[in-house]
Amino acid sequence: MSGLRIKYLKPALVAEHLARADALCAATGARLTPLRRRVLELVVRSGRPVGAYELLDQMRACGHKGAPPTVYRALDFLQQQGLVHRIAMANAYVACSHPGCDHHALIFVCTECGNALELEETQVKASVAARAEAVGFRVPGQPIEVAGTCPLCQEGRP
Amino acid sequence: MSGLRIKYLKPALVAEHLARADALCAATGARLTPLRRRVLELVVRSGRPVGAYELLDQMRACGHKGAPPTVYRALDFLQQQGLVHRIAMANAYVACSHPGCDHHALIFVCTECGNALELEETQVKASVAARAEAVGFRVPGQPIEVAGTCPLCQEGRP
DNA sequence: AAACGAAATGTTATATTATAACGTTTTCAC
DNA sequence: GTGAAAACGTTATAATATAACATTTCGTTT
Ligand SMILES: [Zn+2]
Ligand SMILES: [Zn+2]
Ligand SMILES: [Zn+2]
Ligand SMILES: [Zn+2]
Repeated sequence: MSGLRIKYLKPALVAEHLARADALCAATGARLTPLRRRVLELVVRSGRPVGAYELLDQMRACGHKGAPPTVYRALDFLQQQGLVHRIAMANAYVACSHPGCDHHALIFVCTECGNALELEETQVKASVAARAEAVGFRVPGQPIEVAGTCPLCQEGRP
Repeated sequence: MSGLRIKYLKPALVAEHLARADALCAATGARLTPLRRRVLELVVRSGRPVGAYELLDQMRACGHKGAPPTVYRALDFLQQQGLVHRIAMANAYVACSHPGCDHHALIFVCTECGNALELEETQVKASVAARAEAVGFRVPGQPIEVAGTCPLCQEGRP
């Protein structure tokens, strides 16, 4: 993760994402409180996997007096609602690219720049499920992370 | 990872694993020093993913005066040689089940007991590779981790 | 053998990520 | 309104990992 390209989502897309989150939580009765919504907004806006302390810093920069548990609790909630995924290999959190869909996600994570690409996937999940059944493992629908190099980083990062 | 079942590999299997590591490193010219070999032995013996500090404690219990870098450096080396895999989702390290083979591994990790099962896989890797190519990602042959529940933990862990 | 440079290890300190524990406030059903 | 549950604030600490630099070991060259 050397040359981390800064990339922000367009405001319109952020608003759309948040509106969908509002609708989803309203439908399920989950409470997307202002605090949680603020954290989600920060995750969505960054448009890439972000660390918890990075989010915490942004919260503080906006005048919020918070401690780590604040952010981690919000992230836990957002993960439960399927609005955010944790990328274990990067210790980072990324907004789900298609929340609400009971999806089987495949997430490519670029080890150069830290960006991630989430795909709706059936083929990979099917082959994993088949292999899992063969050895008796039960696998829920959590996203599968795959490390790699993104197209931009394959060229000399322009 | 509540009821972590303790499980040790049989001494004969450990010796076999170490012998293979010796042969592999001899062939490539990599220096499997006593320290590195000792760390590998501890990883192999435990027969499941183990944390770096867990290994450090075991080193110390055997009279070795070491600090975290000691273990982390050895683990780095062992990973480079393909003798050990890091399980990102568990912050743990596990001995490769078939070192030397240029394998495409799929690792099922039980979130209940922490055990892991490494499989030689072609179907899953093939579908991942196809998907990666479609979006321009380049994916090296690192193991893919899949969270799940192992057969033993599905029953009431006997 | 002596000298040299590179690799490995020792050592200390610190960075990074995440959670425990407990008190206070807010929310919601009754 | 009242009580219970959920959410949030706050402090401290756990767990994981690395930076930085000194020392030792090792293989090679002279
Ligand atoms: Zn998703
Ligand atoms: Zn990239
Ligand atoms: Zn392996
Ligand atoms: Zn299990």
